[in-house]
Amino acid sequence: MPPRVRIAPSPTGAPHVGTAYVAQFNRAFARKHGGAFVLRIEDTDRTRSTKESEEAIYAALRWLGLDWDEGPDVGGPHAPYRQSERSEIYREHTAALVEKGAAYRCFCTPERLAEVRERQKAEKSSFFGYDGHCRDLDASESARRAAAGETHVVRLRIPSEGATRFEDLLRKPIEIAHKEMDDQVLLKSDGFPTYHLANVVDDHLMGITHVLRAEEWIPSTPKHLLLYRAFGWEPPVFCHLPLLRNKDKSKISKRKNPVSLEWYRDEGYRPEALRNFLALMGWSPKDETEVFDEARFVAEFEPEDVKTTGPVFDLEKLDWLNGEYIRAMPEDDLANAIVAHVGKDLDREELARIVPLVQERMKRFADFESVADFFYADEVPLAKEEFAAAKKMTDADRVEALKAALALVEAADEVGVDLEPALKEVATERGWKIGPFFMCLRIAITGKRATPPLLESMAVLGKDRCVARLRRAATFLAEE
RNA sequence: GGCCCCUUAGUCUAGCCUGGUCCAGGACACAUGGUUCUCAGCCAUGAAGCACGGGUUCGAAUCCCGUAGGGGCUACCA
Repeated sequence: MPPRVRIAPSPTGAPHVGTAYVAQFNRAFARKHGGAFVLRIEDTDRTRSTKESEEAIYAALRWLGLDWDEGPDVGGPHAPYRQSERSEIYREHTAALVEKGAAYRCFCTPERLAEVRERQKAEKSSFFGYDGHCRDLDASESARRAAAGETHVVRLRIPSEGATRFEDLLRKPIEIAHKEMDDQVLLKSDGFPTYHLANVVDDHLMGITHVLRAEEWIPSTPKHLLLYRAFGWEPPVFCHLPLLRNKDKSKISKRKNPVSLEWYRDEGYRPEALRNFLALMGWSPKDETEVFDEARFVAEFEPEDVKTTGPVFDLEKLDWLNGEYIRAMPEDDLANAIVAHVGKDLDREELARIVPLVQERMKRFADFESVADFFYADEVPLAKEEFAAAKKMTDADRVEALKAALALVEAADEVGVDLEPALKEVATERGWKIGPFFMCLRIAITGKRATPPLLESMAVLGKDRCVARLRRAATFLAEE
């Protein structure tokens, strides 16, 4: 039977890198085995869920290339895939549980719950959680109060004795004693289900065979198992993936890391690079290749090969990987990507000449701005201190150097690498080192010390702009 | 506090299941050198690790126990 897997993001904020991380593993597993990858929107938190966030999740995952086979926007045999549209299903299932006695109504007020929590804290109790106040309410009285419209939630009745044990694809069997669990709320007072209920009901109804989700869910998995049992359903296989971490090893968060997929898109990361990087978090191909494509990932990935240690999200390595991908791009593709990133149309002919000069100098598309800015500037910023980088030359030398170069450029039909021998000759004649001499010109032409090769850059700029910049710099340096 | 998960260099990892071929391999970052008009790229070289303590064994990164450290959960959030 081909596997059916899913991701179940909550539309409560910017599309999260952790969602993409888990999505990619799920999707690869489904693709490899000819199964289905389902996207389900868990919008049962009515106060935090937004339509915008939901749309942003679709857009971000599609940008990354993580498309799904079934979902709210594409439909599928188990629609609807948006939990807010499945309320009736959850209500019916909850009623069945109450009927069986596996769940019960709880009429406790939020205030009472808060008090209980306070008391447990004050008593330094080893148990924190619901105290079971409504657990043994008479069934007919419970039904009467509910019928009278009294506000209540429905809680799962956890057995008081014993423990629930489960197998995780990646770990030794995990067992949690029932006395450590409290009676989890299944249906909130607003009639919407909690994650636990909706998740179990939907996974079952949607035929999910394998649950690959983040390890933060381990502690509540026994509750989910108890639910499967109460319904009389066969539970799926569980595989708890490691949590992405900040540098300090805490769970990845937006305070300590860029976490929104939109940031990565806007910064100019290639989707392939980000996915490659994410795949490397906890997993690696057998031969330890670092750079690989989706086909290879899908062909080799098995969930049981994922490492359980939470990997620290290292932007520096992502930058390196993205640079690798950028360098591997055909120049036309890179030009298109740059135009898309800049958001306005650039002179294509000129851009085609700039691309080879900047390609190996960019780690993100956003770098284009800082690497290629001088090609687009009307005037380049000049500062006396910058010219100090033309070492072992006096200001008078520098002015002279600029003038000499100016004369050569003016005399030439075209500026470009052809000028190199003549320029070197000038430098040698005057007793200037080649390095400092070129540095002096570089700063005049680009305003910076670190740039693409000078003569190639000048060729792109053309004679007129080079003349203007050299002349301006000479004047600038000459005046005190 | 309680419960649960995790532990190979600064970071990502291979090796661990089936102990010896590992005086632990690869990658990022870092350092040095080379190429060179700067930067980048590329090439070469280098520094850096099996958390700790016991045990089992002829032999342990690999098996067992303990300790320490980190993390997660502990909501009518997911």
